[in-house]
Amino acid sequence: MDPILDRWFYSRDTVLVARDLLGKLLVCKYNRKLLSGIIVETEGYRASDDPASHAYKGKTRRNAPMFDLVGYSYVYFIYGNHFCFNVVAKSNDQKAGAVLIRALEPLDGIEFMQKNRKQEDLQLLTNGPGKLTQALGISQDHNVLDLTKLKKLYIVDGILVKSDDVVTTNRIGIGVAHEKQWRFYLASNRWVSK
DNA sequence: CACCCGATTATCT
DNA sequence: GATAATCGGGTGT
Repeated sequence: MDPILDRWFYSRDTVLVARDLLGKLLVCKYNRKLLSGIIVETEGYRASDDPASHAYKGKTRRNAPMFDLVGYSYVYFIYGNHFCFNVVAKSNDQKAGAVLIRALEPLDGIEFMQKNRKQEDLQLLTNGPGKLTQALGISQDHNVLDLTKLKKLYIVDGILVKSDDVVTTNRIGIGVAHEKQWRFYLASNRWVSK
């Protein structure tokens, strides 16, 4: 098995970690099944320098993991319907930070993902932040789990990413900080959102 | 307790 | 492309 990403990996600048998570493998154990996918799209969210971040105005009950728990999951509920899965990552000089996982290329347990999503079409299975959490069965129960341990949810090394395959753009679905180029995706991959 | 709104998605036209 | 769905968090009264 590929080596699991350790605490050090996540203890770096949020935007750098967002870039480096491309090509890694997200694994989720679901009803004794193993569901996984290759991370093909991410976005970085920081703290007081980032008006688009949950952590912008300081620590609250919801966003507390972003401040304290490097290498842990941060899952939140949005628009009354969807869960978004984030990885807490930041350097010591940042107060908070997390990487939103926006899309996966489905790998293991595809038939269970199709069942979870009520969606047969592979193309539409995990090509968005709310879609991939539904496919993997990620909900509020998966908030604040240590991703550096081989338990319910973790991330391991995956495929080699060529630097000229990485596209950098502004983030999606936010009304502020459009100038920040903190979204990354693999140009050659079909599962990128939108 | 009332109000506003969001790191989205599916389903229209 | 436009919009309804849907509900918990955050804020202020």
